[in-house]
Amino acid sequence: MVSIKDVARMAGVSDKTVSRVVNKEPNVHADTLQRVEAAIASLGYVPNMAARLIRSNRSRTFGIITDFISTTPYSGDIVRGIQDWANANGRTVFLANTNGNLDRERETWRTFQSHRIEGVLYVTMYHRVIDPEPDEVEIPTVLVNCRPGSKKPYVSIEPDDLQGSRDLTRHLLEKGHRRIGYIRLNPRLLGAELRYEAFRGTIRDAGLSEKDIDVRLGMDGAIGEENNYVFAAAREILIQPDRPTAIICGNDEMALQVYIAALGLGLSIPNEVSIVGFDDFRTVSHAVKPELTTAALPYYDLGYCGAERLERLLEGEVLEPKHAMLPCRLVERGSVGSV
Amino acid sequence: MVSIKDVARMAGVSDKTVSRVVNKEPNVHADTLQRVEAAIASLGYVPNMAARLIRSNRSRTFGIITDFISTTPYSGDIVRGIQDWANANGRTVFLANTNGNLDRERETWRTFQSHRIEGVLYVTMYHRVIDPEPDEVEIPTVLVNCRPGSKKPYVSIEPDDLQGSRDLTRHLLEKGHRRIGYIRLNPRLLGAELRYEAFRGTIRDAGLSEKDIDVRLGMDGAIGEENNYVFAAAREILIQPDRPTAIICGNDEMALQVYIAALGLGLSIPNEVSIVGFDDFRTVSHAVKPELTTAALPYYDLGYCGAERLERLLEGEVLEPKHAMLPCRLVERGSVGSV
DNA sequence: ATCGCGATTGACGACGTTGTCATAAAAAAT
DNA sequence: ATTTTTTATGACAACGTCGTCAATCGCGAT
Repeated sequence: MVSIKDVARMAGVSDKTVSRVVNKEPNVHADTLQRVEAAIASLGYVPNMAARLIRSNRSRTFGIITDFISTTPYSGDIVRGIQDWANANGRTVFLANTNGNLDRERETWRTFQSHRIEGVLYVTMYHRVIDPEPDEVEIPTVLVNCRPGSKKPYVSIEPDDLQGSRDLTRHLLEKGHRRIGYIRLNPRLLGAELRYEAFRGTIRDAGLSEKDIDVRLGMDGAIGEENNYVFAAAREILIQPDRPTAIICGNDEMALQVYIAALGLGLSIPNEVSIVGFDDFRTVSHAVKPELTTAALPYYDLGYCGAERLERLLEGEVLEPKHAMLPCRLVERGSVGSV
Repeated sequence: MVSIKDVARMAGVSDKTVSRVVNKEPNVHADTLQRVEAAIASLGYVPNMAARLIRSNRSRTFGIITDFISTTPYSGDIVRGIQDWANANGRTVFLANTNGNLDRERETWRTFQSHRIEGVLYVTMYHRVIDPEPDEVEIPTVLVNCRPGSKKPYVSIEPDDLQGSRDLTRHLLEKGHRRIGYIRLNPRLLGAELRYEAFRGTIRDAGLSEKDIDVRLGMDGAIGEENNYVFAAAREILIQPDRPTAIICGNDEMALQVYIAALGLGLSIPNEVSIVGFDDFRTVSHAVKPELTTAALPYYDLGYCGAERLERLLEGEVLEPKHAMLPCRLVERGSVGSV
């Protein structure tokens, strides 16, 4: 591997002068500069980050720790967002996923430590409460798409499920819906709690009562091996004579099942029943006809802003608020009609 | 940051002895070993990879270059597969995505070079032909989910679209279907070509003629902003008096639209029409009722095996075949009936 | 007691880079 | 013309680790 010394020899200068050129320091004579640059190009010299790191103790590197990458289809966008920020700001990114294995997580922290990573983005693939286990390692950390439990006061960035659910509910109310069905997410998901809570609050504020809503549990059980009651629940809701005019689904995947159920019963969407989802999984929300009105999870922005927060943390800034929220934008498509 | 010298001082030995302990070299006295290990634990010492790298010139590091992470929902599983292999084999992974930007790609190659990454996994999010642009940088590379164009003879690993499509078609034929509809992927996708080709070949081998099949274009246009004709095409196919008894869809997202179209026409699946997809996007294939019979893209395995191939490449092995194929496993669910 | 041999340990340098300081050359000020 | 300042350059050390080689120690064999 060609080193700074090879370049120096070729350009007939000292290694330090080459270093100056590489780091764009001032006070290098134009002629020298040119000779050195020529040598660099001709030898294909690329500086050795490891050596640089040893001297400066600054790796310009972030690490990403994820749990499962694949439970939620588009959550990889978080990583893309982090990447893009990093790229735009001269940082490189290590990636490690733990598959939820605690030993592996601890090992990952040590590996990151050994690479002298400057900050960690701890990313979960669905919104939840988590306590990272860095063991004895101490690296500045931002939680993305999750919030810290009790153990340590981490900084975090999360989607605003409350606002998203509120907006969806209000949207239906504005369209005149007064009898509304609701199919709940697996209660083990943080989003289940938040979305349901916001739904109930918004319904109450609008003056509707318990009789006006029809709430069913769509899923339960351990993540990855849950029981799925959505299709059956949707049918039950829809075969009632005084069925709701709209159904709010815990997420888009559930909404899809409600579509299938409604169409199977010969109901027209949105004329006879309106449907909204949550998450904006585009393989679903764009593929169903009419396309699905939903609240988009801001995956990409979570990553991008999370990385930005981490940088600010490293600069010693005190982040306020400690737990930032990013809005879940309401995406109006064709699945909601007026009553 | 605590270094090997701090440990040495605390344990009352030389730095070299600590090094021996850290690297599990033999010939260290039991007492010494214990003292050193105690010091390591008490100081929380973690070896500095950068320093190690400088000495040994071996970074034990892979880099991943991806194009877009998010066009295809579960393709992130490729990265997960790579990760898992890396983790099991003592390697750490850098990640960079280029968003399809060529300048960024070239910059990424240099960045990787500067970190003295030992090998690159060049990953595309959908199956296609590509020419990586490493500029002058030379790092051993394996292409994952893509095949090299003309420029350089890269090693690759790809899904076997031909086999998957053949299996799906045969499956329908075995179930007695003799009139089959086919909705094509965007022709710009490599999978479109391969899957369609295998379909036609299999149909021909079975002795069916052109009149027995009904082929429509589902999508075209630039990736990410395509025109979508699937829903309309599905309706056209299904309203014919002598409509096909089964429809093969370019992928699961298209299959979903065919579901919606069929159900909207009051047709029962699979009694009146059978449907198969491709890819096994689980948000779709598990959510539709009946669940979707499809061919699963082996994303995770592509990553895992790709990493393995890269390792073998680094060890100097000559890989045969140069372009490995991984099968697209037929997943039988409920969307196909017998005729 | 002497020798031989393996086990155990440390001194030292090198890896590629950059910070510090010194020196030399050129430009500006006197 | 001399002094001061600025610009340009290099020598050297240091970062943390490990390879090399030499030194010391213990212990059984002679």
